[in-house]
Amino acid sequence: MGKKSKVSMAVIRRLPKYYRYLGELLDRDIKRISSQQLSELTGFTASQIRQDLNNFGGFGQQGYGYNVEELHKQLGKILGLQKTYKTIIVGAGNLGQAIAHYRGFQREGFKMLALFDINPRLIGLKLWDIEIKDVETLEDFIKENEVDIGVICTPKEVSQEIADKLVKSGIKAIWNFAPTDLKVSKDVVVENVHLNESLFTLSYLLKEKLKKDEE
Amino acid sequence: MGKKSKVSMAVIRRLPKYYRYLGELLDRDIKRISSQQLSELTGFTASQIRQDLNNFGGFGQQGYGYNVEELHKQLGKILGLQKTYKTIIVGAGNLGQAIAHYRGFQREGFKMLALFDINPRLIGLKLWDIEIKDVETLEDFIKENEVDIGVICTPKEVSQEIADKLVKSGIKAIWNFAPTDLKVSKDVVVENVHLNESLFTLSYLLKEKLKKDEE
DNA sequence: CCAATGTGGTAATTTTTTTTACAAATTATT
DNA sequence: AATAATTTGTAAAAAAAATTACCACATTGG
Repeated sequence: MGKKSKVSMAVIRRLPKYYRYLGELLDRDIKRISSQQLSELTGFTASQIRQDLNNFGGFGQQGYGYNVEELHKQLGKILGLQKTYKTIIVGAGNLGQAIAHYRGFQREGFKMLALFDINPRLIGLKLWDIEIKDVETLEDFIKENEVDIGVICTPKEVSQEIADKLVKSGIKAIWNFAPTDLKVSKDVVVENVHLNESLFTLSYLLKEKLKKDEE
Repeated sequence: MGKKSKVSMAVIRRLPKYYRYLGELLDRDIKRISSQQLSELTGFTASQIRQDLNNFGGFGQQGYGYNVEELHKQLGKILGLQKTYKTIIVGAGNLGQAIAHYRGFQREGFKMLALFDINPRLIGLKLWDIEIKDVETLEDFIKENEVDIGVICTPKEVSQEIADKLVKSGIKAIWNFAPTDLKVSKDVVVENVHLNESLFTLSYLLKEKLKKDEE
């Protein structure tokens, strides 16, 4: 049925930050917050925050502000964090292991089922309670376990091949850490973490900063 | 002296991608490329690419396009990749180790000098030729070695404290992997890699995708 | 050497995003 | 209870970013 209008990517990428600050406020037992206060925390303007939130509904109340617990809950719902996602990681190097171990993801419902690697020395090892499996068994595992999300932590040379297997096995979301742009069918969502691009951006900003200092 | 006008962040964040694709073309021994072809590779429009590049100079030639080697070199220069950056990593867990090991960064001039950690079991270990040092020695090391970039791979609880030490010791660029917004003086540049925000964005997109499939 | 084609640079336009402004509703204060 | 102070939701305006359009120039092919 006709959704009103698509929310812009610019808005969507701000939501997780709101969610994070709301979570911190919740931990500190703060009950209410105004867009003005949220602006001071996040660095976005108060007006932008109000407009962003209004894309999804009127969660605030004039003269009062937003109820922290309620808004946090609503943002979680908007972000899809109320359900559990079955997640696997391909590539059990340091990066894959780092993600597997990170408690924050598990806490928000991303259940790490298994790691996959091609290295015989790693296959069979258990990290905490997550097993490293043979990448040969990847496709069967995804189908049997109805995996939702695949994380690619492999070298770039094999990342497309892995992506193809993930998609073929029915995965609908890929979190890609390889420095490539994956080609996938249009019904699969991909979120890239391109560390090289991030570092090069930092390099640019540092260079400009130093240049300005010279003047 | 007066720079013409500040280049927008939107443009800057596209540059590393251009640089990456140019590098691939260079490896494939392709000599020339038009904005149209680059558009097909990167997914940006040809016009946008031309406009982006023109912020920094006219690197192309009408009727010919861009010389791959030359443009790659120029982009490297714009991004500040022609020089070497002395880099340290604070937090020698899986993530810190992953970054320390990644050859791609070293190749572009980011020289990883050392890792720092608080864990006595890690201190003194050598990963390849990079030593894990006591975080107590962090500030002295930075001053003695004139470190350019600090990478924060610690838990969020100590990330601000580490950032303060980095800044105090003279570091001008921070690559932050902790899920926090660091407060630093205005003459320090910070680039965040907020993995939680990235994953939550993926979660949002997956949720929307599934919702649309139901309709 | 000439014409046809390809292509970058850039101005003009359109679209998107952000900011400003303010009415309506609520809470706090006296 | 009345008034003042907050604060949201949203319309309007402004700013930023992306697209379109086109000229000038270079290359290519005859």
